[in-house]
Amino acid sequence: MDIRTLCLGILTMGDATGYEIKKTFEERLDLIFQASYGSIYPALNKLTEEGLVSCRAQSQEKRPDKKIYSITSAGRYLFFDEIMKKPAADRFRSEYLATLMFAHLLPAAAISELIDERIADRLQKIESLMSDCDTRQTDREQFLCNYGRTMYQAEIEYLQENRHLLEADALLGSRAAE
Amino acid sequence: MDIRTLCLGILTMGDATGYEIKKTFEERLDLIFQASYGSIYPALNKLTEEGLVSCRAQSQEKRPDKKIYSITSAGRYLFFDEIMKKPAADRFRSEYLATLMFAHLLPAAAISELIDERIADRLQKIESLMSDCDTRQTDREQFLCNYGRTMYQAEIEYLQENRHLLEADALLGSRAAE
DNA sequence: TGCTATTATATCGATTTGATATATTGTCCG
DNA sequence: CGGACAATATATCAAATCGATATAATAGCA
Repeated sequence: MDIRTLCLGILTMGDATGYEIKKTFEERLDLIFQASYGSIYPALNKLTEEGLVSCRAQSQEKRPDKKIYSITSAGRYLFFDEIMKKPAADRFRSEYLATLMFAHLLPAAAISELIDERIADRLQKIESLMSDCDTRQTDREQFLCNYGRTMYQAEIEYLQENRHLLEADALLGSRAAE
Repeated sequence: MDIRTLCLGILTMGDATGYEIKKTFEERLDLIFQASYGSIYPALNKLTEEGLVSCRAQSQEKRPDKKIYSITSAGRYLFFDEIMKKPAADRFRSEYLATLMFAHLLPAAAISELIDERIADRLQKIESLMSDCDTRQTDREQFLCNYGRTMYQAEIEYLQENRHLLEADALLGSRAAE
């Protein structure tokens, strides 16, 4: 499942412009799938060429034309086929954790600060998900929203209980440097 | 922090060939950062050009030459600068969860199967981390290893407790289709 | 009046993935 | 003994994707 396919999926929920599709990624899928204009617009062009979506232009008086995309029945069939396939493995990349793997090269204060900031960030994310969750209509969106909260909460607890492993390491390092 | 920088980081732990760097990514960083040959070899070439690593070729009798890379002092300084920077946000992409966001289009049996398989996969990952954890030398690697176990465990529990949200949705769908 | 946010399009270089190619050695299984 | 496969080692390439940037009008706020 690539971004092209997911654009198709978003269009099963109703017609939309490229801009609106981007907003949907940000507001409803940000936890699990990100997409930039640089991938969305080319995706929509390709889908149009292939007859999987259709596009009607709505001219606006003083703004650039809106291009409103609709999924075709061929598009619906293809999307259905795609979600029946076994999904590829998650891709996760964390500069934050990669940095911590070199904690022995960092001053002790920097490590503590990194962890404090991470916890604060996670708390803030949980809070913003809390308010979001209530406004979610479908059970699926509730499910995703609570999934995010659960994972962030687990991370916070892990950091609080295990930060000493990294911080002790750093103390040794700075003592050795004396 | 890009793959180029992380190659530099791996070389702070000792000289290595491109092949060995790839193995390090797989064996010690797979949970948080993946890299393919297609990014590692070009990264090493660029680092060499820039004088951040040096390269000596070790000719072998019947195999292709080994190119052994060492970090230079300029490289060490640069890497230190890099890890002192604020790390960029995590990037996470899950085709699995994206598929679940369209659970209403799937047959009920397919949803249950997806969830069962995910739980089995996570259990298996935990098990393989368990045996790995013991062989980890540094506290930092123990920290990462247990981080992975904790997150996978939290996911399993969440799925077990909340799968009904998606499965109930599907039942409604199939009843409506009757 | 000027600043920023929102709506809307789109492109482009740089990064990265995933597949593929090449070549030799070692190991396992029947 | 032969065949298949895994491991060691290099490298490239098309395709996907990111992140930044450009353009342009309106709305709202200070």
